Amino acid sequence: MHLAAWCKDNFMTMKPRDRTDDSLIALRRILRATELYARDLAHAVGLTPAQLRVLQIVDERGSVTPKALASQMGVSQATVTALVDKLVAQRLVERVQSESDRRQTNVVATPQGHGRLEDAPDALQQRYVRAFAKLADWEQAQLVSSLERVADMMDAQKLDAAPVLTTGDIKGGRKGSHDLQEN
Amino acid sequence: MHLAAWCKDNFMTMKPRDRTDDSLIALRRILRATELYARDLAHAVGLTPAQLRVLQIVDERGSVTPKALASQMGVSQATVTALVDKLVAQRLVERVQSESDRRQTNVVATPQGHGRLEDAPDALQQRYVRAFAKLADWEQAQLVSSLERVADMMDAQKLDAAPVLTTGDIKGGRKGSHDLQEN
DNA sequence: CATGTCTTCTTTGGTAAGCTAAGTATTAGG
DNA sequence: CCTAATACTTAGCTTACCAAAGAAGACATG
Repeated sequence: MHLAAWCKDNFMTMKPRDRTDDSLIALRRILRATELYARDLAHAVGLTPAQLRVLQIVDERGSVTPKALASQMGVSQATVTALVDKLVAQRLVERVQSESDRRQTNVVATPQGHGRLEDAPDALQQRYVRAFAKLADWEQAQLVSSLERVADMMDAQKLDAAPVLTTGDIKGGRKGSHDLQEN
Repeated sequence: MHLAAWCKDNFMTMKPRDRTDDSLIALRRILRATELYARDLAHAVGLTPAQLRVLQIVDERGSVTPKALASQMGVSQATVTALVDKLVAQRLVERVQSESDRRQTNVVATPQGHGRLEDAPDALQQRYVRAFAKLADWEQAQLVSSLERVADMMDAQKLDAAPVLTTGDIKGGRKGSHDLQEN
């Protein structure tokens, strides 16, 4: 491409395509970093990533039903049962029957479960938080607003996208296993 | 919390702690949306998320060794072997021996593999892209810069974080399985 | 009270992803 | 030629996940 053309594209018309790519690349880097960290972190705590997520949610909310866990995590109840089993085996959480509705089970963290999280609070966050704290006030504000905007764009998508994507039925016979998570 | 106190915290002192939390929440929402989409998308293409990632990388780079795939994806070579096997079984990629070094295998996409990607280009991106394109010019610029900043904060972290996290050795005898990915 | 229907959770049986450890070739260096 | 390193695969195991089928409480309605 000629230099003149390049200048025109970048300074005059400024195609948004380029920016879109940039944003996607940055997003992928974030995703990737988070994913890799989640593995290391969970390993450091002596749990698997999925188990850790359960423990975090349970600890944060005090008491959760498997149903709620499943919908918050976007997995099936059967999966939650399996994960909770593992945590129960390690005495990190307990199941207690609900008294109002005895079909329900409440999952609660034991003192040990709580302690486990204290020992190694989310390392990725710890480190990210440190960098974030160093930023100037206006930068933090801008970052938050940008991130929320991106999150909104994706969440909003989900609503009208789900039905569309679910037409993936055509090659595999699945029926929207994510329908649950509209709280 | 009393209303007065709330006002004080939010309008007067404006603790950065709140902002950090907000940014983390937004980040989690992004992560979550992406994860759920990856599943739906892969399913729509008739592949699993991991298989799709392999196919995408192979298609994008034309020809990749399992070693490179493993390091780019952050998984072990054995895992790559298994994933490539699946794709080979579906005739979406092929293995070809390298001529310069016959220990190496190059993975390349078949026309069908390439076609499969054309059929369903990244749906999450498609949708996100559409929303992104609707934004005003300055908003796009700000978003990109914010995302890149976050990505930088996380990537930079990785370098000095890895050794720290690897002390998770204390409970399980692992030796940095991610050491590979510094290209 | 009985009966049928929901809901909530667990069980079962199966697939995929991921790891480590132990091969098999192939190249590179004495 | 022999040894060491590299690149990949195989084998065996664990975890995550799902769908389908069960079990048991909740609830409405006859």
